[in-house]
Amino acid sequence: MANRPTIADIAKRVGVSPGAVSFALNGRPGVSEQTRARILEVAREMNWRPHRAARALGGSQAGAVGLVLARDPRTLGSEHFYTQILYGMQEALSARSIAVQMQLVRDTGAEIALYRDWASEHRVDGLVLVDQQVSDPRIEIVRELDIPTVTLGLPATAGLLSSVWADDHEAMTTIVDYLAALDHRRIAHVAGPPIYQHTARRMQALREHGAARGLDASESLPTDFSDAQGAAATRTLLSRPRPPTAIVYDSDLMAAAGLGVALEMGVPVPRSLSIVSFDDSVLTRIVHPALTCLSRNTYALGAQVAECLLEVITDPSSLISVRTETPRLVVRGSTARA
Amino acid sequence: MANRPTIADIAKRVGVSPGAVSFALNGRPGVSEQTRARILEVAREMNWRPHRAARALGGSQAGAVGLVLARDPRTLGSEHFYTQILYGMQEALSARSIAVQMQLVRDTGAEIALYRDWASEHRVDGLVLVDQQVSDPRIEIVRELDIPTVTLGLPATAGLLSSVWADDHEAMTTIVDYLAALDHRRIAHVAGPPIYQHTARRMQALREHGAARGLDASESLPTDFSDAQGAAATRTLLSRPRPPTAIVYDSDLMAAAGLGVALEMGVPVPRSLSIVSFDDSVLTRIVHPALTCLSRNTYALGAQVAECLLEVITDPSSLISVRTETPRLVVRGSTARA
DNA sequence: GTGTTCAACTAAAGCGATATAGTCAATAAC
DNA sequence: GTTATTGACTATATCGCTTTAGTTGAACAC
Repeated sequence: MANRPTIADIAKRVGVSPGAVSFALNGRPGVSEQTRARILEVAREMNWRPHRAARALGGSQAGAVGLVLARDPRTLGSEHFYTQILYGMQEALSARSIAVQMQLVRDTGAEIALYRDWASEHRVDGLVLVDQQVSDPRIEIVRELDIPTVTLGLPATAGLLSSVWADDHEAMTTIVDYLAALDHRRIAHVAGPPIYQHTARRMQALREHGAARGLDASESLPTDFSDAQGAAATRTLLSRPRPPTAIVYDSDLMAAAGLGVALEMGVPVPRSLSIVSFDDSVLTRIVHPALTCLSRNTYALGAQVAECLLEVITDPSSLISVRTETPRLVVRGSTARA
Repeated sequence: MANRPTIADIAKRVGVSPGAVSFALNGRPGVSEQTRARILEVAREMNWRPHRAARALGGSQAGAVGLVLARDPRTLGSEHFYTQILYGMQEALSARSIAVQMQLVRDTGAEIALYRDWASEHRVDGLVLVDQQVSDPRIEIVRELDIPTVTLGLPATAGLLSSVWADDHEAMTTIVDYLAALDHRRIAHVAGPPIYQHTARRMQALREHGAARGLDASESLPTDFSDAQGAAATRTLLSRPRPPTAIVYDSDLMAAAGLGVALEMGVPVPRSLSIVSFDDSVLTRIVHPALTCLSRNTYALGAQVAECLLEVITDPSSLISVRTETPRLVVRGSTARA
């Protein structure tokens, strides 16, 4: 690869020591304003950029943060949500020329192994933990590895890790209230795997709030998030003697699959069945009828996570808990009066 | 972050010089087999991992390759294809503990700026160029920056860059032949933006092959790949006095959107209209009817790209051209006799 | 028995930045 | 007028690893 100018080259050209150049470029005292200006000018002229590795070696900042997604390659559906998060993070961090190291792995075991690798290779300055689990082995690991970390999706539990979170409980009650107002008395929930915190919270919210509002039925069926299991769960529900009049899906993919099953079984949507998705994406808009869903600015959420992580990296002792806006309900054609 | 063992620690423990340890760990001559074994053992025992930055600084290998996706954030649809590519690349490269630096940017300008940044920061050892354009400004840039690069999707043009490619021309003729065999005489093509090589080739293939087979009509309508424009193009086509009996879509998202439009307009699929998608994904399977599409092992393709890139990094003077298997046609419910 | 060759190391010089301890002149203080 | 106190620098060590140039002792040749 081509030779790039180094700090030494600039120093030579300006006629000062490399140290002075470093001071000037990093905006710290030790050089006169006049010299600083001259150095900055020459640096720009020579098109200088810091050598990441050199900076990392000296100052111990890798200039990258990590985001790992544990997914069975076959379940790899439309990862719209995390694509948006990633985009938001990258936009927020690229200004500081920090890269986001995103990696897909098979399972949590591989994810943990990767964190260990990254830590010992000093590849990242911080981590974002997503898909929070009820009993999450990763929390202990990142604390052991002593890497600044922010979790996404769950209030800072037990003062362990900083987090950016949304209130899944409130989100579910919003949906239930909306459906109840439409006179739905039998609401079902096609959930994700209950090992995930957000799934667990949604299930709990439905159970509690359903009981509180005196619904006739409010059941959650766990799945693995795949379209196949989403479809199967829907089939199960609609085959019951007293099928639900509304189904809430934990993901857009399962909701779309469920809609297909309903139509196939001759259950008109929204006339006989209302469908609500917990996620928004193109998918909810291209199916017919378009799906009522919870929507939020995922892009902004990614940026928020990035900001939060930066703070934690700057001050690792800090414990931040950012509550994000509760997703708002976007009503489309898939819901109607029971 | 916690203190990790260095080569010097290992050297001290084994009782040799750091240089010897480096030789042993990198499998190069200069140490006896006996000492090598001892060093490797101690290294494993101490759980040593190379410090990426140090290695990059000394040996000038960043241990990462880059993949940039230029997308309007709003057009960010189901990036299933590239998610799979990324997965394949990561699996192939993680064994050599090389990371894939994936980044989403707004447009080609930002993409080029990012390449410049990466080059001057020495962040990546190589690049994968995707979404080849007809007149591609990036090619000149990566050559100027002198970064080992592999392009995906187009035969190594003019001996400039190595590439892994699939034959889009043949893919289109496969589809046309299939549809012609079902007596379709009016085939339309909802294409992507014609600035992309693969779109241009598909359009050309349809035009030429359609003429050769004596079809009554074979037209391509360009779009921006969004579901909205895919839907609009479909509406245009179906509103014509003599609408096509088959539509080929350049993406699964547009195909799904097109299907929705057809059903909405009262055009039964596949009775009055056959639909074929150029991409496969969950999307083609959850809609009803499921879409006939071209399918390929994208995951393996990603691995192939990674292997190819490794070769180019090892020997930058080499010019490789790997032709991948032509996607095969998966027939589902969206196509039938005209 | 002297010289040559080779394997198996060690010593030390980078790589490009950062950070800390000095140096030196100019100014301020008493 | 001598001593502090700055400001503006320079010199140098350092980060962890790679790499090149020695160094040493043993094997071998003649």
